[in-house]
Amino acid sequence: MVKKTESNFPPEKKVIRGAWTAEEDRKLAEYVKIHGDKKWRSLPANAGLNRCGKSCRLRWMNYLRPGIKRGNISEDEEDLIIRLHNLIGNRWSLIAGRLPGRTDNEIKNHWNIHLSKKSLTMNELNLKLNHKVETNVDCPSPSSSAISAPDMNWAYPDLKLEVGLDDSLFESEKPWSGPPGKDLGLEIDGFLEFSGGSNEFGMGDNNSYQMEEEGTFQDCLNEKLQESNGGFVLDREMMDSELDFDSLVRLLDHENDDSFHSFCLEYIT
DNA sequence: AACTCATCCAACCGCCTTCCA
DNA sequence: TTGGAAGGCGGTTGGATGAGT
Repeated sequence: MVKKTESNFPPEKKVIRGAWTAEEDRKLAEYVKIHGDKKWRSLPANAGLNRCGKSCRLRWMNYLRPGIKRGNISEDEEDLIIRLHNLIGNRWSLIAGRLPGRTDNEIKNHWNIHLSKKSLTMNELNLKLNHKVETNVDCPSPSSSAISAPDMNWAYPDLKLEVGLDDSLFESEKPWSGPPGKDLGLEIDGFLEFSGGSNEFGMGDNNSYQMEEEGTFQDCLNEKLQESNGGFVLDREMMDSELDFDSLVRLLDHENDDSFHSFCLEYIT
């Protein structure tokens, strides 16, 4: 059987590969400016380029498109990338969507080169925390720690820690289209604060949740789910349903728990 | 100066999803 | 409902560049 490849962007005759020249960039930018960034298949011929449509699209999306931010990725951006990656994994386009001006390719490269080495597992983080507690050092700053919620195993619940979620992560362009009544209106602050004997999980400006007994992050959320009787999952206006479900499952560390999957899906669908 | 090695990042590749006739 | 076209995504590659010897 002949494997079908590149059916969507078949190679035009005498296709050039490799680095783009300034002249090619100019032609592409000029063409897209007039005709828009669609119809990539026919674009090369129309624009006078000996490139495949796919290559043109990539060049435009990653380099020529207006608003592309070039230059070093800031610490804040890095922090956001790490936290998003811990939350949703290698979904670069989703991550890029939260970083204006950055492309998925750029973030992917940056992650592979710089951040993948920095990212810590929760166990590694706990080891560091344990050391810090023993030596009376201040709590870790959120920006310096990549925290993976599913791996939570709090060795020192009196430490104040940021879990790695905040409102800005979920500023989705997609409006929530789920059923009414399931629009639960909860903003996930993303802060799990352990201080003293009580655990507070910040649920947004109007919805702070206190838990008297000692417990874990997932205890807090589970209890909130129960007491709200269907009135709480995540902020539907902020997230698309796929991310919502993934996030919740990952947050609650129930990735292999079928009954919990069903439970979540009842809210989401 | 010449060579090797490591790093970076633009570009490529193949697969998957969505769209539409 | 179906199949091809188009668009999108994530993994990988390879050339350019800089540091080290």
